[in-house]
Amino acid sequence: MAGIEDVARRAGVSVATVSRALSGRGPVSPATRDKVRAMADELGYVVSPSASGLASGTTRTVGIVVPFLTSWFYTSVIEGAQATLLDHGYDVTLYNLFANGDVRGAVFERSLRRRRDDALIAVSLELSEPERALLTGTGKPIVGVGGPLEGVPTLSVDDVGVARLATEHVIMLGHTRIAHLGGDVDHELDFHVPSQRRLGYEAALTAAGIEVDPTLFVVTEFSIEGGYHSAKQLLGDPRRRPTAIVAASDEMALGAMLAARHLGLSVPQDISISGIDGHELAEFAGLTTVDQYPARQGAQAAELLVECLASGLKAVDATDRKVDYDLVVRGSTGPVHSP
Amino acid sequence: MAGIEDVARRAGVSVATVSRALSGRGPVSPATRDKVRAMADELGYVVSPSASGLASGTTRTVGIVVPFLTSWFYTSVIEGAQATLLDHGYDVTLYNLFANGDVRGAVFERSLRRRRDDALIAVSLELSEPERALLTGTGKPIVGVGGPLEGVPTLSVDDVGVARLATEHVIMLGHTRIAHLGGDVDHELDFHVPSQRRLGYEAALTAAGIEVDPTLFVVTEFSIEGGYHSAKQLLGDPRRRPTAIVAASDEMALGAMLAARHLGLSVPQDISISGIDGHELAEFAGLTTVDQYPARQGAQAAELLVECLASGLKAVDATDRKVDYDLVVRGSTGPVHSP
DNA sequence: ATGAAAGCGCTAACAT
DNA sequence: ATGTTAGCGCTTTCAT
Repeated sequence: MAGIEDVARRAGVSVATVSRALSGRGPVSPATRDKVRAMADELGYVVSPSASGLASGTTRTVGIVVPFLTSWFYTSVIEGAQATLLDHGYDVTLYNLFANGDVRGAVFERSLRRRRDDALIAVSLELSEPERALLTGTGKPIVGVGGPLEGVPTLSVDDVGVARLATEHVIMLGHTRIAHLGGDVDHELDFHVPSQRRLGYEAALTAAGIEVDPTLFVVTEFSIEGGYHSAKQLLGDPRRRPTAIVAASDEMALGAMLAARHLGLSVPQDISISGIDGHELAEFAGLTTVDQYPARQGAQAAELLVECLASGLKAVDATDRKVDYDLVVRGSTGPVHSP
Repeated sequence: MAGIEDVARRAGVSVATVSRALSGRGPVSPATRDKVRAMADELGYVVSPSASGLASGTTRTVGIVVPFLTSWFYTSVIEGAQATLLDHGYDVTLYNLFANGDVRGAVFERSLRRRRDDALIAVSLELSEPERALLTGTGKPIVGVGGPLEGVPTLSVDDVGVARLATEHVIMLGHTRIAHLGGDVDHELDFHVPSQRRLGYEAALTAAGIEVDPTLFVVTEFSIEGGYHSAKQLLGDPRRRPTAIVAASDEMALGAMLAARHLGLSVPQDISISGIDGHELAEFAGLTTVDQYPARQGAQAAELLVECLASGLKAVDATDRKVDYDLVVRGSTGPVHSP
């Protein structure tokens, strides 16, 4: 392995100059910079991340913490963040909490404590106080994505507004028996998202003068299976049957669409269904949804951190930034009492 | 930030002893080890990864390279690998090639060249010769998952056998008009997997004395949408219509099931459909599949590397190891000419 | 613009 | 079992 001294010798300059030439920090004449680069390439020299990190105190690495990986939202956020970070020369360390198992403690106490990274992106995490202290106490910048985090700058969608928009859309179509599939409030991973979305749903109903019927709200797991099972109960029961379902996520909505078809119901003739997220399958399935652009959220979080690191600031302003969302109307919703 | 010297002073020992006590390498009396640990905890001391890495030449980090993230197979492999790595105290650096875009070059030339990691797991990669040289030329262990890689130790499923098994299953059920949805051989990401699976499909037919009908093979994208579109063409054409479809992946098979339903066909009465992978939705959808346990493959790859690193070997034996697979029969396949 | 040299915070010989 | 010390390979003042 060629070291910086080899490059210096071959280029006929000092190691300091090589360091400056290669990192771009500090003044170097164009001529020597080119020569140094050429020699480095020739020798196949690459700076040692450990040595560089030790000397400079920066690792050019950003950590991304997720509750688990097998969910479209998380992987989209990661992809968005990573693309931006790569552009700026940062590598990504992935911390997976594996859905709150006993692994979670290990990740915080062992991995995250080491502070291998210059900054952190925490996706959809509900942190305990010691966990929060651990992450923020290091003095390194951190940004949360997917929900406000106490004391941490975050990027999040207006969950009330999103659900309200989806609900108002079906109200506009003439629906009044509108069901809502939402998350269990006690579910640790999804913190306040479910309850916020439920509030948005109820707000839309109330504003339209429609009474909130508790039998039309079903606690549902945030997955295709979850949506399927809840919708099947809801749609299979003649006494409860709604004309529209506003699901708190696209995965739930996709499951609900399946359930409707299995019951012989046509979408949207017999039942209108809408989701929230902007899932990659929504277009294929013809699902009306409120897109919250998760990849873009990841990219924004990364940009915030990169700017922060570039400017030498120790932390991003700890406020919650609301991100864009748009209603995308497709074939799964239609007027009530269609032909 | 407390350093190792602070701990040493507080514990009344030398820095070397602290290092030994905390890392577990080298002899330390139980008493002093406990005291050192207590002092370290008290001071909130954590070793600096950079310093430790520079001094020891090891980073306790393993890199995982994937073509992209938004696919169930890749995230499953990552989760499996990461769980095992975490157990052994390794963090994970994630390298995403973003499906062969121009980003790919940047990842190889910039990120991977730095060799931040002690070892590498390459998932489903078709490497160019310079890329392979880059990865293997560092003298650090590497393992491929999801397909044999020239000159690299790999873990892969017997793609011929897997497809053959799925095909034999429907042959056993009496089918003879059996279609195959497979990948485009020219598709860069999926290297030989599609062609191998096609070979397995054809081998099963031939062995059973069934003629291979080229109109029953459809080049299909490895996704739900892909399977949906191909199946719709296949099933909608009365001249071509098969009684069974063997898809090269579960995602394709799920799409095919949807297409069948949209055409008013019952599964498996009118059409039997099987997949390959063991996708999380297969059980929910009642899809017959050949499970190849991707998470377990990731875990095995991680174990191989951890052992290799622990034993001080520089590389894992460069052979291809075949992993387990099992036929999982569900409701999507049934006898031909059912009631 | 360039060079000399002092660390960065550890680990691993080696010595005791 | 523990201490001493020489690096690990860079970055970054501080001179020049």
